[in-house]
Amino acid sequence: MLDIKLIRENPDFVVEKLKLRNEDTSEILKIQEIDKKRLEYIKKSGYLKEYKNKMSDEIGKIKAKKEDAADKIAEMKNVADDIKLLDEELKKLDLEIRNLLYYIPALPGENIPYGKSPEDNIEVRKLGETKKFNYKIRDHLELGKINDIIDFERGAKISGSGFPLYKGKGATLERSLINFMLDTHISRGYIEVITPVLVNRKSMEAAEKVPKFEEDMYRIEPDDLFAIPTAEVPIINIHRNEILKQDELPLKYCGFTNCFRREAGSYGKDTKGFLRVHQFNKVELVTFCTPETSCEETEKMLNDACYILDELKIYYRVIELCTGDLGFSASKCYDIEVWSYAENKWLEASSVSNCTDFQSRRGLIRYKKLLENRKTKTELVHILNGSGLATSRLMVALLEANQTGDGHVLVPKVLRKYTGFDII
RNA sequence: AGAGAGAUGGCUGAGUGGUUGAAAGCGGCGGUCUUGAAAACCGUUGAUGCCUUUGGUAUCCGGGGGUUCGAAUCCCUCUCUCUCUGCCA
Repeated sequence: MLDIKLIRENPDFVVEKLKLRNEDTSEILKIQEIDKKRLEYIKKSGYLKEYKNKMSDEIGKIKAKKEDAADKIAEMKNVADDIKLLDEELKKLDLEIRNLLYYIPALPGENIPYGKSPEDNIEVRKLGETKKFNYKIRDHLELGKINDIIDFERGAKISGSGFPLYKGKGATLERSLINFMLDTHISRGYIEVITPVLVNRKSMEAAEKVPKFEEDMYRIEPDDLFAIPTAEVPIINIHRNEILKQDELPLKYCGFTNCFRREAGSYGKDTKGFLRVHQFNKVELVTFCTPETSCEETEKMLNDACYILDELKIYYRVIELCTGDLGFSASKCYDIEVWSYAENKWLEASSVSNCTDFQSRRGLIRYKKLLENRKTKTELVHILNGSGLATSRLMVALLEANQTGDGHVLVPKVLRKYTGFDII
């Protein structure tokens, strides 16, 4: 969530930034009005409470002397009622503001390319090699079928469409990819975690997935738990409501989880095979760092994700999202897209976002900042998340790019010690 | 799932109605001593909001509600943790 103080003190700046995202900014005005009222109530209630505290103290002293304080107690009864009414109003205003604030996205960072749609995103890098095939290539569905390594039909029988079943060498390849990615990230300074994949509402709120995106989430009704759409959610919440030490930052985690997305509203789009699924596997990267370092940490994380594709020898590109295409919580975002030879298009395999303090404010994740005069200040950390990477679309690119003329698939060299076989 | 116990600051842990925002210890930070370090000693050390900001004030003792002039302390409720029993990978 945004800082109410920023809206209070610098509303024009906020509106200007939100306009870059093509956001409706009328809510900001509403928030300002309610906030003004709220501050008045806070003051009034504060004064009354100060009086109450003083008088209660006096009553205590009078009673200690065994004297009569009936008239004072009678007066304070009324004051207590007034305070109660004020605080009830205050609570209502607070809730009103929060309910508006929860739907306002993060402000785009500085120097983010302006744009209205994905067409305005900017290609930053293109790496790897394109391949030339002198035979007719098969798409990942066909390759999955003829090698009996991915079975979408039976997955659908078990759960519904979009729940893939990996079999035989397909399952081994998937597991190998995950292990390879984890090992690589661990060796580059990330702490591995295995997290819960069902999380409570508070965790979803801190990650800014709820209430705005509640419809996109699988939810376990009787317990009010959510199936995570990404490991970003549980990993961020490792430190919810905590104050970290400055010298333990940057704190970097990596973790593999299954991810679950209802993909409500996207039916009929990219429905083929792995292109859009309800359950997929992903190794996630999360960094907690100081505001001063979040920009350079974003670049580092991007490199960490790219490194995986370099090693796998996959052809990919990096694009920087324009202001209009930024995700709800992100101030800056890079997407990594892998090339699909069969679909003849780029597929998003990773997204590396700097969410600055947008999530840490909601989840109260802070650190003790050391100041020059030996004092300390508690400040919100910046949180970055990135996929490193999701396997489903990577699998599309990998199978297609490494296919042989007779429908087999060569295993990338770096994976062979994990798979134990060279070819599928 | 049943029975019981508990939740207090970075940590351990005192505190059962009125200078307790909270003893004590540990840890952290600063200093004295020392060639340096350790030890010892001294000092210091929570968060958040609001305001007329070298300060004042309010709120916060798991969450929410209640009783009271006044609640960490009493009552209700929820959540979580631990112990025992049951069940189970």
